[in-house]
Amino acid sequence: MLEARDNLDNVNNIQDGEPMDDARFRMRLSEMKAALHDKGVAITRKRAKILEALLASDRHPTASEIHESVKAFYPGTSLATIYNTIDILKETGQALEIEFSASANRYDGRIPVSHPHLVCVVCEKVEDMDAAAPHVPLDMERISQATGYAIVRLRTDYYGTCPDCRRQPQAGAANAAEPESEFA
Amino acid sequence: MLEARDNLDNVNNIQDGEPMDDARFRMRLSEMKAALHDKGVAITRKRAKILEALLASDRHPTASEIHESVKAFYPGTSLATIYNTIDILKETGQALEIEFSASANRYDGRIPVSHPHLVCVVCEKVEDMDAAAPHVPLDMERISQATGYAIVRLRTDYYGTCPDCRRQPQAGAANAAEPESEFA
DNA sequence: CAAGCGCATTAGAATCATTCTAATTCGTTA
DNA sequence: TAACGAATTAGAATGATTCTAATGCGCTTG
Repeated sequence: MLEARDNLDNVNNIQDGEPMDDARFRMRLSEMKAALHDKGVAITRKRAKILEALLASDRHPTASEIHESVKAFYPGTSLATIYNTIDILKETGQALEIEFSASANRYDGRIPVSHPHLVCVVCEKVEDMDAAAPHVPLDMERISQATGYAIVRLRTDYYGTCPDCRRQPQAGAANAAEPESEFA
Repeated sequence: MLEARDNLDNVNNIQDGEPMDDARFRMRLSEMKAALHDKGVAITRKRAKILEALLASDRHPTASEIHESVKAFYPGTSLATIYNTIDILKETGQALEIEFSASANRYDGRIPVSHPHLVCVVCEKVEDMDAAAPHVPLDMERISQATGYAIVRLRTDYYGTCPDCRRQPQAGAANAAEPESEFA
């Protein structure tokens, strides 16, 4: 578990364009709904779509991207509703907010606990780096003891140019505009 | 170098309120000025004050905090000048931007290369976690190879409540308002 | 000293994600 | 059907950052 270097070959960032497999998608969706339900939060049709949009996207969508997806089904939907629902998801620990000041925040509903991300500085997509990756965050307990902080969250992002963008140096942020795939 | 757990006792976050020692301050200041000069950037009096404010603060100041400091000496200074100078520092690799979407970005001129930070979720201060800390980021070369990304930067933040804020549960973000100390 | 050049600086407008507000709608239950 | 609370809405407000176009300042050259 600490042999970081030797684990390196296991790095397995979730491949671009690879949708969540169907069984996992459904399972995670139920899980999220159950968590909300347990908190007494109603699962409205719009909220259900928001959850689906969050899970379906493999880009770690922004609020605005989720909004676009949901509007395809419910045209009248307001951005405020997206933010409201995201807030609830954050509060219940069902979604992880990945903050960016230069551009919009992105959200991870697939793996809602801290884990390393790969951030493309060109197209701005965010990929998960597999949990088995070599990042080796030391456990928070020990960091807490050593620093005096009550650590609650760890953020680790690797910034770089993704393989797609390296291939097309000209295209610039072309990939960024790629419309989000619809739900499973 | 990989014995993360065993190194843990070395964790040594720079103490709150501990100003940079004078020799290091001067050295780093010259270094920054030299770097700018080499790029053909004029070191005006205002710019010099901005560098000093950046180095003197032990809180990783925001643009606005730097602005306040500089205004004490040059009242007419515009925020735009602060941002302009920060941009130059970022471009020349002399300052590290620590992005926050919920609040203002903070800047690190003391250690301008990627290193772990401790972020207090109450008072929002940001401390450095010593380079010898147990974070053990694997080297970027290997991550690049494993992921296909051309990694250029690593961000690691530990979020939690700092010792001061743990002691004063009531005070809330009182510490956040603490006026920035003036220069050395 | 005067003229002119170019970077530095400025105030204020513009942008953009996010949050807030107050009003409206919806779903359910009495 | 009436009424209640939660969900949703449009649009305003906020706040950090960026942009723009005008002005100022320091320096060099004649």
